[in-house]
Order: sequence, then structure tokens, then C-alpha cells
Amino acid sequence: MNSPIFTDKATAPSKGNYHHGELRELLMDLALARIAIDGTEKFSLRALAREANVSATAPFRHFANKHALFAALATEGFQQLGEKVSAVAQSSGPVDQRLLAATMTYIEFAEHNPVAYQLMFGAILGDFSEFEGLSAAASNAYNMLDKLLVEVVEVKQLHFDELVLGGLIWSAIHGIASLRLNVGQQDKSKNAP
Amino acid sequence: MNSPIFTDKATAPSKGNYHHGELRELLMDLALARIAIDGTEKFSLRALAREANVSATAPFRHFANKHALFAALATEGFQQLGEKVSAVAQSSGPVDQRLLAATMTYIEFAEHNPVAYQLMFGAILGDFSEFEGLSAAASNAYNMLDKLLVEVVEVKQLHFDELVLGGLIWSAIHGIASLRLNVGQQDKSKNAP
DNA sequence: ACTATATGTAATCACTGCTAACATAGGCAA
DNA sequence: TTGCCTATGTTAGCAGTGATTACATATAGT
Repeated sequence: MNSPIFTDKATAPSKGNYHHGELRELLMDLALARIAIDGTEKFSLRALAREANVSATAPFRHFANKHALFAALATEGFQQLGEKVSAVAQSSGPVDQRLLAATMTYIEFAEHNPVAYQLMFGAILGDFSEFEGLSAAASNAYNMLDKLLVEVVEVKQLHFDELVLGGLIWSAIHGIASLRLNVGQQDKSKNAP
Repeated sequence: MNSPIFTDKATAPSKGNYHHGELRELLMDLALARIAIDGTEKFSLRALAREANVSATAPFRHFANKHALFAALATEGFQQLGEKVSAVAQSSGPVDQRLLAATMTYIEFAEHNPVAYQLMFGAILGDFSEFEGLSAAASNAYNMLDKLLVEVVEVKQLHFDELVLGGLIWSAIHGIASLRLNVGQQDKSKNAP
């Protein structure tokens, strides 16, 4: 068959799916799965490309660099979290009930999307503003919860400073969520190759 | 001078400090500083060796691998945190005052040692039990706070389940500390090379 | 003085992120 | 249809990385 030489062996794209047009989504899905197994540290774009049966450089057509992929995953995470929290926050019912529900939603999100959560609140991504859409998605998600907090303060006629109260509740929620993660998830990448 | 060829150029150890005997400590110090600037992601053992004016393979005499260095830093962090919290917890004074003091100590530690805190509670290190001493140091630090919590429950004759109360307080403290970190520290590695 | 051990070095490997130059598919205008 | 443009993919290649191996040297204990 005298096929060309592949630096990344066993990649040989099956010529059929030369263009499949959904590579970006495929890569993001595969990345989430891979990170869930190996963690972000061991994550490799080349390995990801191999998994997607695509050349080593193909991912760069969709993501400027490795961190841009992470940022895309985080952005998607913030969007999903924002939607879920906002849905609960805007439902009918007394504020305190909705606050509790929103809190649970948040914690459940972290539990069901540990990888996304890690990318969203961990220290992997440095400055959010480096990545288009990330900051916006993040503050939007935050605002969903914040609006609810303001409502609580008003309705319950609380006399705490809104900011302090908001900060405290955020801290508590985040603390619960991330501590759960780090305790339950401490068995990634058990054995090196 | 016909010196040998150095793959990592500009390293040429000045023959004087061939053996300086404190490389391990030096590397850990330099690593902390470097990570504070570039983050764990960009951290490179070779670059660290260069900074220490030492061959690229020298660090491996002191750390089995990159993560072992991180683990050593985290272990040291837990030890320091444990000592500080225990000192406050065992001081004289009413329990609630000591609990508040311990909480402040904890949060201050996170603020003054952001890199260590990140390594200790972030998702970089997977299974603590992979690294000798890490688990022990971690649970020891935890116990310092836990003992204090138990004391609070007893003295104040609280009727909460100790575990629940402990978990809640931990979560709140951790949430405050880590949120502060991720908000205040979002400007690492601003510009790529 | 002799030797064992701890510590550092040189050479090398497989792999990685990333860039540059080239190839092809599919849509759109003529 | 023909021709070109753009999006998406490919190959080749570079510099940097973690890690292993075999070798060199200094220091400590005898």
C-alpha cells in the first residue's frame, strides 16, 4: 500500500472521514472523558487527536492552543450551570425555597461535571479574559445566583450587607462542592504507564 | 576551554558548586517561586534545574518525578498549616475564641501560601497515598482542626452531629479561602513567550 | 588511605505543543 | 459547467519536556 510515513503511528486517517465537520464537538467530548480519567496534567492534544483518528495538528484548526480547549470546556460549563441555576431561580415558589434549590443545583452540577467544575474554579486557567466568552459566561452564571440573593435580602428584609451575604453564601456553596470533589475524586491516574 | 557540549545551553555548572548539598531545599524554594509566577501548568523541571544552575537530571536525585516535587511542597504546606492551627487551638482562652482564631489562621495561610494551598487542595495531585508522608501530613492537619471542633461541640453542648458540623465548618472555611484565591489570583501567565 | 554512598553529569529516548507549507472538499459566482 | 475561495484537514519539522541509563566525583566512615 506504500502509505506515507506517520510520525504519530497508527493514526492513518481512514480517508473516508477526511472532513467530518464536527471535529470541534468531538474533541471537546473526548477531552472531557480523557480528563476525567487522567486529569488535566497528563492531558495531551496529540493523544486526543489520535483518539479522534485525526492528524496531530488538526485540533489546532479549532483551538488556538491547549488552554483554549480547556477554556472552551469551562465556558460550556458556565453556560450550563447558568441555565440550570437561572431556571430554578426563576421558577415559582418562595425565595428561600428557590435559594435552597439553586444551591442544590449548584452542588449537583459540581458532582455531575467534576471535570468542568475543576476547569471553571480550579487554577488551571489563569486570566479568564484571555479567552473569548469565558468571562462573560462566568459572570452571567454568577449573576443568576446573585439576583436570587438580592431577592432574598429584600423579601426577608435582611440587614446584612448584600455583598457580604453573597460572598458568604458563595463561599459556603463553593466550599461544599469543591471539598466533596477533592475527597471523592482522589484516585485519578493511579498507575503511571 | 573546550568544555563539553550542554544540551541545555547556558547551564555549564560553575564547577565550584558541583556539590552544594542543599539542592533539595533550593529546588523546593525555587519551585514555589516559579509556580507563583507561571502556575503549575507551565512548570518545568528542566527550567528549574537551569535556574538552580544544575544539570537537567539533577532534580531526579531528589524527586522521583515532577509530581513528587509537587507532593513534597504540599506535604510541607500541610505540616506548616497543621503547626499553626494546632498552636492556636491549644492556646489558652475560650473555645469559641480559639475556633475563630484557628479559622483566621487557616484563611491567612491560604492567602500567604497560595501555591502550597493550590497544591494541597487543588486537583493536581491525584491520590495522596501515592506520595509518602502526604496523607499523614494532610490528616494530621485536619485532626488539629477536628479536635477543636469536637471540643466546641462538647463545651457548648451542641446537639449537631459532630461530623455534619465539622464538614460544614470545613466547607465554609475552605470555600472562603479558595474563592479568595481564585478571584485575587486570576492574572498568572498573562503573556505567552 | 580506602571504599561506599550520596550526589551530580552526559547522552539519549519517546513524547509534547506548536508552526509552516501544502492538499483537498464543498460552496458560490461567473 | 468552470473556476476560485475558504474551511478544514495533512505532512514535515522544531524546540522543549520528563524520564532512564551509564558514568563521574565528592564526602563521610572506617
